[in-house]
Amino acid sequence: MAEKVIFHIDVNSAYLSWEAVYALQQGASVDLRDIPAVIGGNEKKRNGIVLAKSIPAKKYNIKTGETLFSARLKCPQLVVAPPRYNLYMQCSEAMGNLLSKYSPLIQFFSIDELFLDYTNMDKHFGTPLQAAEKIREEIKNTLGFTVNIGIGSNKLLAKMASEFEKPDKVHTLFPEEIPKKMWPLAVGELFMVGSKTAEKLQSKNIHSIGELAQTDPQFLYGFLKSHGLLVWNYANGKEDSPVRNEGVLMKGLGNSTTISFDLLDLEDSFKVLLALTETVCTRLRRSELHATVISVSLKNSSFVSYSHQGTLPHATNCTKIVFEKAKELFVKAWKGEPIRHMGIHLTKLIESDFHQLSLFEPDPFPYKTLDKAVDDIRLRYGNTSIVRSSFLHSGFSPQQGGVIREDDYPMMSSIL
DNA sequence: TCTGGGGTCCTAGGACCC
DNA sequence: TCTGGGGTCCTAGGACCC
Repeated sequence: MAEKVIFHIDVNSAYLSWEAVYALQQGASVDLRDIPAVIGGNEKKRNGIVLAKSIPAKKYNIKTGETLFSARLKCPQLVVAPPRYNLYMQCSEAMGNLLSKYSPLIQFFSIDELFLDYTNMDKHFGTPLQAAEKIREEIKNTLGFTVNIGIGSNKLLAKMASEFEKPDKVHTLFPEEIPKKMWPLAVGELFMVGSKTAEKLQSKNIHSIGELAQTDPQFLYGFLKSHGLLVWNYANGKEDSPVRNEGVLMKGLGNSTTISFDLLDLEDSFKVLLALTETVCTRLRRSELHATVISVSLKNSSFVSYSHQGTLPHATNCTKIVFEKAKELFVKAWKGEPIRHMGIHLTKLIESDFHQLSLFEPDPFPYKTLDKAVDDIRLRYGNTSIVRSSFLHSGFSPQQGGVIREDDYPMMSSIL
């Protein structure tokens, strides 16, 4: 069997680039990519963090994930723009559309990253390197943002290659190039080696990806279990999952939020819990799924997290049923201490078609009709058009977590 | 570093069954 | 009541990714 050729395409500073392109199209005079700028949450709120940064911002040692407060200390003239997820989804989709003519096999890995299978496509667009250069240029010229493209014989090598020098670059990482291009890198640079694993490896005197590759996998298994075998395979460039363009079935979904002040009592906690339940159940219904397991997670003011989960007798997507269970779980989990962060997650999902009504359960039909009516009204008139009365004058948002519905952003009209 | 929000997968321990 | 072993499911927590 011929060797596969996989591309990994990664948008450079995605949110910031997309924001910059949109601003320029709207007549802005400065390009956010040319000045110290970041995309981040609300700077006034305690939970605002840096989601994306420009290269000039990087020169001030500003890091993704740090607080806006701390970023501002490093660079007082920093420009902070709020995120606009709808815009980013449109940009991502435009890129997917452009790429679909290069290969029928495309798999989104996140909003700003995707894999493309270029195996046996040489006769259409040239060698892999030629095709990648062509794609890089076309995205830049028609969509206005730059990408890095990594080329390899599997998804892992392609992904590692796209991380090399940035921005606006094409790199290869074929098996014969591994010792020279990948092995000298610090072990923490390897995909799936995060801070905890890197720390454990370093404590065993394994510092580079090459050293990891040369280590006895059984030794790794001893202290990292199956994850040790995974990263050993990756360090040796071994990975063989296919590029799949069919969406995999969702395993679970959840919403969580950091509250701008600590929750102290049951009444306020239940309001936030209800708001999160509304959001997550709306998403569940939109996906035409039912959930069996509900999990409520809490984080106290010392950043200690804990959770409780429970199983429903029957899968549901009904806000009221989920909320009743969530309240029960919250009461079980809560240690009576101030709460900074709350989340609700739904798992063990089944498709709505398989849902069976039980003769012995309360008829969910009235709730179903109510949920559907509320969904429809909110879809048509906006999220705030219909609100539970307990939220009126409460100081709490009736929906929490998730992406707030926004207007469409008219841009790149020739593509969209 | 006063530390978001969306996911996936794995593991350990306990319950429960044969 | 104590002993054993294997299998599965559930739960809580932790690691990783973007």
